[in-house]
Amino acid sequence: MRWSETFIPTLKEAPAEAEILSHQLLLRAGLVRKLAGGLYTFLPAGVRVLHKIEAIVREEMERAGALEVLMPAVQPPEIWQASGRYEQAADVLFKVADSKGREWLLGPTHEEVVTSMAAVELNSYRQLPINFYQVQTKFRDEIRPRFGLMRAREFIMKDAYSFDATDEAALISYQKMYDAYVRIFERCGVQAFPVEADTGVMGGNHSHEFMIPAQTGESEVAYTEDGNYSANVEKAGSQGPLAATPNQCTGAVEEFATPDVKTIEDLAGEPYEVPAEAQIKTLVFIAEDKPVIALMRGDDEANEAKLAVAFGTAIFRPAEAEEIHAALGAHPGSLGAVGVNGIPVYADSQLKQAAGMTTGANKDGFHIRNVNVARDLSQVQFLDLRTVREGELSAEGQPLKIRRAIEVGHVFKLGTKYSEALGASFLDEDGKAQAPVMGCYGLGVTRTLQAIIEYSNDDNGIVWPAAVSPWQVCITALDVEADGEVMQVATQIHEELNTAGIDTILDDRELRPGIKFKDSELVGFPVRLGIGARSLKEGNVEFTLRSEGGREAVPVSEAVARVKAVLA
RNA sequence: CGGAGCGUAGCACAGCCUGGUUAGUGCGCCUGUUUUGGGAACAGGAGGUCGAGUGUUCGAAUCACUCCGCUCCGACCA
Repeated sequence: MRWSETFIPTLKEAPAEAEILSHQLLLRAGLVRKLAGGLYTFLPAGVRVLHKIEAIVREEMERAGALEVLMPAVQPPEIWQASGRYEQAADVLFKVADSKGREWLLGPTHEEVVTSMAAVELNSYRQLPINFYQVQTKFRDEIRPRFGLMRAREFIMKDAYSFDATDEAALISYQKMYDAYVRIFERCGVQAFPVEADTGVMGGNHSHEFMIPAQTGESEVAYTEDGNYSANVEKAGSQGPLAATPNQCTGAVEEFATPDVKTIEDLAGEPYEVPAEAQIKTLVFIAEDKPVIALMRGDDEANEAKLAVAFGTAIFRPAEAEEIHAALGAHPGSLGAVGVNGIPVYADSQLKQAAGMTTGANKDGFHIRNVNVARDLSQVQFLDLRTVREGELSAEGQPLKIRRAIEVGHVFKLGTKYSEALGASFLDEDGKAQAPVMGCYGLGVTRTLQAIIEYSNDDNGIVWPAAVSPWQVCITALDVEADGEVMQVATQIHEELNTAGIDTILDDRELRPGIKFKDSELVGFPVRLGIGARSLKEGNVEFTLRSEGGREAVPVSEAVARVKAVLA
């Protein structure tokens, strides 16, 4: 390809719409353009990267035995009602009406579709295991699209769905996908590490997210430096907070006046001086229209993902002040669970042995002290509800660290939720009907594209890993006179590289060298061959690795071999 | 959905507070001349419903109201 014959509109300045570096570089390098918020056009160079990532994904899916299909983006709402997600996912579902007023959904994911197909097509254990995958455009009515392709309303995702006869077999399918993901990200030239992920309401231990470390990531990961533990903070656990919880107290519960106390900090300060770790924080939520209480140690943060598991539903929200007053008879600031009946109470496990605690009296302006959880609270379920903090010890005794990352993939053992809901079943060896055990495996292709940029760049622009670069080599011709020696050499090397199967772009534009160098660095080609009269006089071309800079004189006759060697 | 900011040429922005010639600057674009190894110089030129609508006014990019869009923070994130 000649640069003058393609379309790579580079920008010297970053458009104001782009906040994070990778988004700016996507625009500046001429890879994408925005149509509207969260909706992007991929320009020729961007499409080439996209296709290269997709090709790697397809190869690894096929290697793992998955079968490519292509399911409709437009889906009937009925299957979503059947799975229960029509309500659950309501705020991200794109709904459209056809000309007859019939409602359709633009699919954010395809569990319902693939399971509907399986319900008809999979009848016998002899057909299992089987894994269908697709590379498809997904739609999600994001509350707030942002960061370019990172959180878009329309994006490309690879999703795979495995069907197995038994739980054990499903774990094998899961492991195959897990291994495939490791290979995919490795081949994309990016460090993506698997972390244990929240499995939500369905429970179980088989879910991993693949994370690319980045300051701008929207996820937080807790890990230990020895590499033995890493988990999304939504899921992460520890041995507990560093400050111990009081557990010795025999005194009777005692009410005391606390005018003006509204927060944990108020009670920790003058004149009460109750340390936060000796307080019980009382949180009230409305879960599926009913109030529930969550108790945390005063200095702990509740973890929403863990709350969802405790409540058995992801549909909950913090209660409004009036709702709280109606349920407990007091306003936030004086809430407690002692003596509460008829409202489910979930407490963080840290509180199980707690004694001598202080908490609200459910009477505005009053608290109670000497609360002994085991003695004074009845009907409490103890669960891990807290968010871990940096420095706490992992189960193996290693200190936890926390860092931000971009989630680019998610593998998940689903169980039989969808197969049961949508009536998929097969006959086992004994002729008995069984629901296939499913797994689902998502990989954000467009998000990965941007995450690679976020991960691999420098002051001059993108630094593409060779496997996904729009072109692997850029020949920068410094004199584009059609029958001049420079273009003759450049054209010949261009042809030889293309013949050797190496994607090469020849920058034949009639521009000053500075612009062409800057552009090649901005777009980020891994290898550049500078060809100009100056070095040609010595019989050389200039060889530059994007990741290292500098320039190395290489004889014309060896240029192709040199490029081949470095890309091998 | 709550909070904040922004919307003027393809891009980045000034002008707005304090209303008044023909709306400006830089980059980019077109033509010409000179340049030619790290985002050239000079000369000429094209390009604007000043986000949209309504209102105030003799007069609105500028003031007011409504709407739309974009960005950020929060909430939310199958």
